[in-house]
Amino acid sequence: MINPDLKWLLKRGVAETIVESELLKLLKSGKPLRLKQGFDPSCPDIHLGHVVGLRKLRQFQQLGHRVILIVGDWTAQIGDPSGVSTTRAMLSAEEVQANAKTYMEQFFKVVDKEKTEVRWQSEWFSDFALDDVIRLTSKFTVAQFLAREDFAKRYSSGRPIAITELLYPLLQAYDSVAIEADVEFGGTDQKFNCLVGRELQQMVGQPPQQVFLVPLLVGTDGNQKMSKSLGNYIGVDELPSEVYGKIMSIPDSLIIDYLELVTDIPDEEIAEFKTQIANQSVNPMTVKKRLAYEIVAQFHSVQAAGEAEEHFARVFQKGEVPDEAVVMINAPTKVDSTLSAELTNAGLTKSRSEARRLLTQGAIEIDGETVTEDLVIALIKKGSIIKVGKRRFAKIADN
RNA sequence: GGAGGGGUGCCGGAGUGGACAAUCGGAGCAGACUGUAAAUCUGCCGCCUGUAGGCUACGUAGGUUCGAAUCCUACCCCCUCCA
Repeated sequence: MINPDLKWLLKRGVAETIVESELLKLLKSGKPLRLKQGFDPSCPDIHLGHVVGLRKLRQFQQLGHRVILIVGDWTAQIGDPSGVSTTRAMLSAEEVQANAKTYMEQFFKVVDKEKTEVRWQSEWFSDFALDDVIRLTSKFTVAQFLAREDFAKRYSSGRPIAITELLYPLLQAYDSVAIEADVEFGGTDQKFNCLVGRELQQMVGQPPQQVFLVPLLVGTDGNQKMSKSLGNYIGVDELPSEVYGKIMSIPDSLIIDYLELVTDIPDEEIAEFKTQIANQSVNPMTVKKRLAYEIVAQFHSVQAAGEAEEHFARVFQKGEVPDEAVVMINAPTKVDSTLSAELTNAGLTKSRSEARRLLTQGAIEIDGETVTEDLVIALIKKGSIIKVGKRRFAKIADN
């Protein structure tokens, strides 16, 4: 008999577990497990894509297991070969420290700090000598690595693979040995790295870790995995109204995935949303609003979620002017200063050229009236609201 | 060590002496339509001034020329193959 909670834990929002039967055995043994989660301090911000795995960690913690968070201060120097990576600049010790701090603040928004142990790779790698490196690398063959899909693709298409990139999985694998991980967590793109960990542990006589892979969340563009560099992400640290708005702008096709992967809404309810959307008995937007609300509530508060919802309805659905997030335009320094100049000064447009372009495109309104001429700012009534595009607002100061 | 290929705007990728601020695609922005969804259509998409013009830009530094992203020289960087 499988505990229903356990069954749910291994199913909802999970891409693959290796080896499932063994993981189940471990979970039922009653032993508190050591759950490994690595993090690369070169990109400190946590977005919704990361949250998918972090939520799983928390669920395991609720069953009494312990998270070991590894700060990848060594692997950060290499850059994970998963995905297209250009050579990263080496980070200074201070940068790593700062990034780790930011990361952890966000990390513990989801994961239980009390049941987490933070370990730095440098604890074990700073003492590594060349013979340790040789011993480590001699356990694996090039063929093993070329079997990996992304390496194989790059190799056959003649694209370069840096030797350090081959080292990356080995270092990550060694982390598992160092902390004696029972389970390693990651996105599906981490499969290879995690499996190397299994092998290495076996080679040194440790029981192999189980691998727990979560799906990669598709970003706000609806195509590619969520990532900061692609600009299609929603950060956990963003303002409630931003998070809410970004969720509202995701393609409908993503709604169900997001519900499953980043909210606690029960399976049955999600299934219902799914049929309702399919047979068009509900406007997908309604479901999306629920999703946005849940997510904001999760990272901020129920109150913030309510406010974000209200703000959204007011500004974007009714087209009213938001009372906050309005940039003030104060008295211009020059008498003949123009609208385009002041908008650029205020940071609402990147350049005067852009401002002029927007003017000719009819994207700028003053108090609801479309303006197409680059007016002299002094001629605009004090207190006027200037709207630039869909979501940028400025107000001429009253005095 | 040898042979070859290449460095162009946010990305991909044309262009190989003037008509190139640089075809085209993607991304992005804006307008229409909407549900800040998708799809679609339209426009924009270096900066400054204005709508003529000026400045900066095609790896870096020089040179040839009335004129170069395009030719020459040197240098830097990247890739592939052979050893």
